[in-house]
Amino acid sequence: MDADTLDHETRLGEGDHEALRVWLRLLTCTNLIEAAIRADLRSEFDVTLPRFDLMAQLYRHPEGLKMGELSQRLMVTGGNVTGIADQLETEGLVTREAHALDRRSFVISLTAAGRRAFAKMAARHEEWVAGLLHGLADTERHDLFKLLGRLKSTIKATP
Amino acid sequence: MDADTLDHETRLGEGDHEALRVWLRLLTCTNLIEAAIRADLRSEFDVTLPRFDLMAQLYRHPEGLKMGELSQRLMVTGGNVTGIADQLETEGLVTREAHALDRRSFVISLTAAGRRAFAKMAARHEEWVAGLLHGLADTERHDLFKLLGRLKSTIKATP
DNA sequence: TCTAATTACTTTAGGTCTAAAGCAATTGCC
DNA sequence: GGCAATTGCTTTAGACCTAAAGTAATTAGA
Repeated sequence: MDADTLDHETRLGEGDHEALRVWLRLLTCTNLIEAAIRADLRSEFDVTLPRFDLMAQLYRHPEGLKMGELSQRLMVTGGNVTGIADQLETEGLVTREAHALDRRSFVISLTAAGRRAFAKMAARHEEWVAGLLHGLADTERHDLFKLLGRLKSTIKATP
Repeated sequence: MDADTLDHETRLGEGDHEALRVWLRLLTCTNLIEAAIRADLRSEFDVTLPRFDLMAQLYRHPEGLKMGELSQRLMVTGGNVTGIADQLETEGLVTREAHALDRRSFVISLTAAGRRAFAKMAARHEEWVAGLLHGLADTERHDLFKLLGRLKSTIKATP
């Protein structure tokens, strides 16, 4: 590992638990990828990553999602989803419709314009991510995917 | 994988590139661990994760760091470091001292109170992280660490 | 049928985070 | 020596994010 670069791992000491090492390296990798994607989205589409992520979830569910469902899929609070949805609605990229059976709920979905905008960004986004991981061998990428799956399972199983 | 839980991976489609799958799972794992640590820090020490992280870097470097160095290690902008350092300084946990040679620079370090506060949190923090990864076998954890190292290298090598 | 408890979403107050501009200081080059 | 370019940190404007409170609606149980 290039000792010259500074990131979260620089705070590690010699006797630190390997779990801590894994965590800080995971966090470092996430920050690196996220920073790259944010920069690309901003320079090419003038869009923020949270908005892109919200549109991505709705694109995958053309029938729309409830705000609470969206909040869970985005792993953020309901208040945050409200704020981002407000802006996308103002821009004509999403709509909120009253829920058929529950007047407390809305169904939020992408508009036609939103779908078109997202489709363009999605193609580039996939290229960028693929490019960032291009240096990994197929087996490495697959093994990483599996191990992250194991990690996710154990985290969710932890009380 | 438990298909019932909702997170970033729910936006994946069948034909999506494996790189995208790896990225969304990486992001999901990071969000899960981060959320757990934030909750523990908040309930036990009433401290935010960014402040804890900043103190962690300074704890590792008792001689202090420059603001710009801290910014790099924390992987955030200088403006963000300024804001968090301001608060920790107000609370008497860090000090800023003029740089010996460069009047544009400061050296920021933990105070004695800051070191004591951090030492307490650090012990618990390591327990929490170790607990979250406890479900992984030693070989799994080590393999994950290695693969994340490979990932980090390839990301940094990408233009 | 009525009401307390719970749920779904929004609002509030405040923290984190960014890009870019501002200001002071340093560096490099002519 | 002088000055333009660069650097280090802060400030500004605005986006994202949270916990908790507020409001309306639903549910469960007596």
